[in-house]
Amino acid sequence: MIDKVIIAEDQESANLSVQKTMEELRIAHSDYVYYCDDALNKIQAAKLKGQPYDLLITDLYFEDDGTHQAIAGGFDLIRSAREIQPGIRVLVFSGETRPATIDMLFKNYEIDAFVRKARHDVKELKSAFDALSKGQPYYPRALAQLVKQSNTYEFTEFDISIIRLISQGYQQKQIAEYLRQHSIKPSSLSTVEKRLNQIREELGFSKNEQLVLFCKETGIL
Amino acid sequence: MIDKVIIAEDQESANLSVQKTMEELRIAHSDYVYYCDDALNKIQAAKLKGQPYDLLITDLYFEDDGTHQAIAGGFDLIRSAREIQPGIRVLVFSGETRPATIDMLFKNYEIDAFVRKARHDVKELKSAFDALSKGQPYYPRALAQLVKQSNTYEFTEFDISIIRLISQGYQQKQIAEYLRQHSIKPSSLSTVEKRLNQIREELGFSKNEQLVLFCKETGIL
DNA sequence: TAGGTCGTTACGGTTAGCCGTAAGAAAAAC
DNA sequence: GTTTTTCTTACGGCTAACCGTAACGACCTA
Repeated sequence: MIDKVIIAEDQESANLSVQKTMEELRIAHSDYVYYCDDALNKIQAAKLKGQPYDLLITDLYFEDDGTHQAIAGGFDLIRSAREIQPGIRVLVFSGETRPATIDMLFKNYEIDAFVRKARHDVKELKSAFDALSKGQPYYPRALAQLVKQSNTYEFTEFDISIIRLISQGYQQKQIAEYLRQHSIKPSSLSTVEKRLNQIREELGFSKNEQLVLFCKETGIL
Repeated sequence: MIDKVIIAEDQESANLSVQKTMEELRIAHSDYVYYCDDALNKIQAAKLKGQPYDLLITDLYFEDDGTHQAIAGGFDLIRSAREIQPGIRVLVFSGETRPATIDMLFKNYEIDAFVRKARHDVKELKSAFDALSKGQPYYPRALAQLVKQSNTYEFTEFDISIIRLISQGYQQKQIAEYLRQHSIKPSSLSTVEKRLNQIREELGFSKNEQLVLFCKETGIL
């Protein structure tokens, strides 16, 4: 079912472990690369040759080592790969823990499987592979719980803008002005105040410092 | 020189890669465990048998999977291992990027080598191993630069207490009271205000929100 | 068109935070 | 022991932030 795989992972040790796992799973053909650009090129070439990959296994975050890359990270890679070959299945293998991000990968990037780099990740890789072979998606064990735990409040783009500006040292008066200059719809000081008040209350916080920390921890910032 | 090694790493894929690397380096005897407690027990037992380990390779952060552990993370493990066997050499293998933390490992925990889980980590493991075999420490390539970049301000325990309380939603008046109740030496509102002012100025910040974010990013919080 | 709702804005009172100054206490120097 | 320095604290003016209220406008409905 799945017998041609490409692995994009910059971390040498992780890359080797995935390779080894593929061997153990007796995958006929697996390629491994350390840069997103290389991955995309191989996907492109394989498709043209009429021997496309069945599965892309990729990390999310790639380190910039100076060599210029058109595609910076896993997110872009998934998008670009699907543009070339819409049917390719995608397994994300990453240390990402934030439920919001993982959830987003399934919803917005329509990935087929997610395996976290954690205690039993090799076993999970195999389980995920089995599921994919049967045409099923593979969700991380604890995702359902995690989403419940965190997703207390849905941030809008507007909310995030305000919080980002605050975390950059803007005072609320300046934020209002900023919004006005960038012609973002509600832009009064009063609105900014109210919005922050509402968000804080929603999350049970009393100060903006808590809010900023929360946003950092959940990956919103 | 080094022919008995113990590896403590909870992430299965990373553990396997280190194992494989040890094989390639032709280490006579290497053990690998997934929990800190197991590592410490083995170190203890090996010492009693008169066949102590030469090197401990450990991660920093271990995931809590429910099974109760006396030793939670790599930091404690290093401390405890050195109590049992002061001469044991320590190589930390972790994804940690914050220079302050890495620096601290060498200074306060007196580790002998640090290898970051990153692009060429396997090659780096081998280099580190060579260095250790010759009795030399192994510093990550870019540490010197990184320390310069970040270490703009030295936080005291007192500073961190204040910032932590702020990030938990305390207001400055309440922080003064908290300090008084815990009989921490300077405890007036005025001192809290001044300290924060000083820290902000030192780092070029205008608001506490920036400060909280900065502390989170650099690992102080 | 009139009436209603909802979102946005303006204003004002209260509180918390910011910042300078000066008095007081503790530690260090002489 | 006294002086000097440093640290801590107290006070007050000022600004920003907080929060309630009410007015205004847009949009939908009847």
